[in-house]
Amino acid sequence: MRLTRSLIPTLKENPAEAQIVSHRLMLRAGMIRQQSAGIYAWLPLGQRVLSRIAAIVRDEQNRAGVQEILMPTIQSADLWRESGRYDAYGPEMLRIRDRHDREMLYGPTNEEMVTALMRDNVQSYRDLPQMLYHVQWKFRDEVRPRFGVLRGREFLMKDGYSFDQDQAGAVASYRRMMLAYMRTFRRLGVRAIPMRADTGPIGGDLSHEFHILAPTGESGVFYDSAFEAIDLGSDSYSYERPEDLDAFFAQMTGLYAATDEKHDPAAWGQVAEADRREGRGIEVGQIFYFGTKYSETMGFTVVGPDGAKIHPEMGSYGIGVSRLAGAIIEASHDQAGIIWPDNVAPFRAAILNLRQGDAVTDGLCEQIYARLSEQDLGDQALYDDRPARAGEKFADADLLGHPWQIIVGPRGAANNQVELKRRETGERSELSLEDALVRVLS
RNA sequence: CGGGGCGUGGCGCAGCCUGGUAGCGCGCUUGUUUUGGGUACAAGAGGCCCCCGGUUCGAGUCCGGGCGCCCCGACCA
Repeated sequence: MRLTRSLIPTLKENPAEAQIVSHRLMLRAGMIRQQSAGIYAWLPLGQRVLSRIAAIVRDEQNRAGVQEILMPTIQSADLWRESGRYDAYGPEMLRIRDRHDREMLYGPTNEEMVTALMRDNVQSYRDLPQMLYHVQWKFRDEVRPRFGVLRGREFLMKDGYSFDQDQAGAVASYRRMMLAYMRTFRRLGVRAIPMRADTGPIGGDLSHEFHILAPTGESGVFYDSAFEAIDLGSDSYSYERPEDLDAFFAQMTGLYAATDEKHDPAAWGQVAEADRREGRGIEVGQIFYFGTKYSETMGFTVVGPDGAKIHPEMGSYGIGVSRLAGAIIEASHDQAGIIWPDNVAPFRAAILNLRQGDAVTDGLCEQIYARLSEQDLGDQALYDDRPARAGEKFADADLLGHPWQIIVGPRGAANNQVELKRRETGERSELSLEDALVRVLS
């Protein structure tokens, strides 16, 4: 993409309403614009990040054998009356009426709908287990939205649901999802730690929250420093071997990790003092096992092996996709701006033409841009072709946080040399065009 | 939902107390200049001063009522 053809409205100054760093940077980098309290439009840069996060989430769900579907945002109140949650949910639920005065709602989650789908289409234990997910916008009418996309009212979420014929199967599904989650967060370039959690309004008795460590996190967290050393979501585990899932689960839950709500001072005391870590975390995912809560209230049964009807055991699994965009920035930024992990960066590299209009730098930049955009990377390079000063281009590139900056100035360009800067480390090196491309593409 | 604050060009703000032609910085446009970390100079464009009503010869400013947004707390993926 050429910057002169892009809607990337960067801001030099901090908007007054943004208090925390991810909110400020998302506004300044032109990723989002607020439309109402807690409701945001995603501009091209933000949308790219959202897409890249969602793509990784989808890929890991698919790898884990979860099937993607797409359920609507608008749901019928009657569906929620079946589970009893229409009255239980409270003012967080956005309730609306259609032209026939039918009661509808903008879904805050989809347990009821997915249970109804299964109920209407699955009759036998032979059809289980099943795991389904979708990536869809949700709405929760928070009393006080804040922190930009970290605490919005409208948010993009991956929510998944598992259906098993017995509890052992449900626990296996739960462990499978825990592995999928750890792999997902690892690929997103963040370190998330699974913490024992309260089950909240969804109910049940087995639940973990996944927290990214960041000083601005909403919860206090306590964890064993061993989490910092192990390979979270290691590829050595296989979904195909139940013993692997058990071993993985044992590794994740064998170490102490809890949010302040679930903190257990006695157990904490068992952790060696040198290994105790306290900090703050941003919740980016949560997994629940909740048994037959919905299959019972909503009358979902299948015929079991002995001919008797059984209520499937269920679990649900969420990842906050839009929240992750903010959370990753909270965990990865510096004074100058965002530092995108390679896998979620909206553009892999920026090409900075320090003297737009100069035949030599223009030519070299076009050559690099053609290579990166048309051949090797697809649309993954942002060419700063504005007739602007060098300082402005440097500042914007740092703000937007591209992993690589390919800096083309008149000095080096004459010798086919460019400067390659790694955003994360600030490391710069003078290289030939070909060597620079090799490093960006590696 | 309790407490506090703010709505004035795209962004950040002053002006309001004490009513009298709407200002500053950044950004934007044009020209010159500069040319490796937001250059300098000059000339411009751009504002229903959140909305409605009232007071007044006259309201951004005073009064009443709405609406929106932010912050602290409680709450929350």
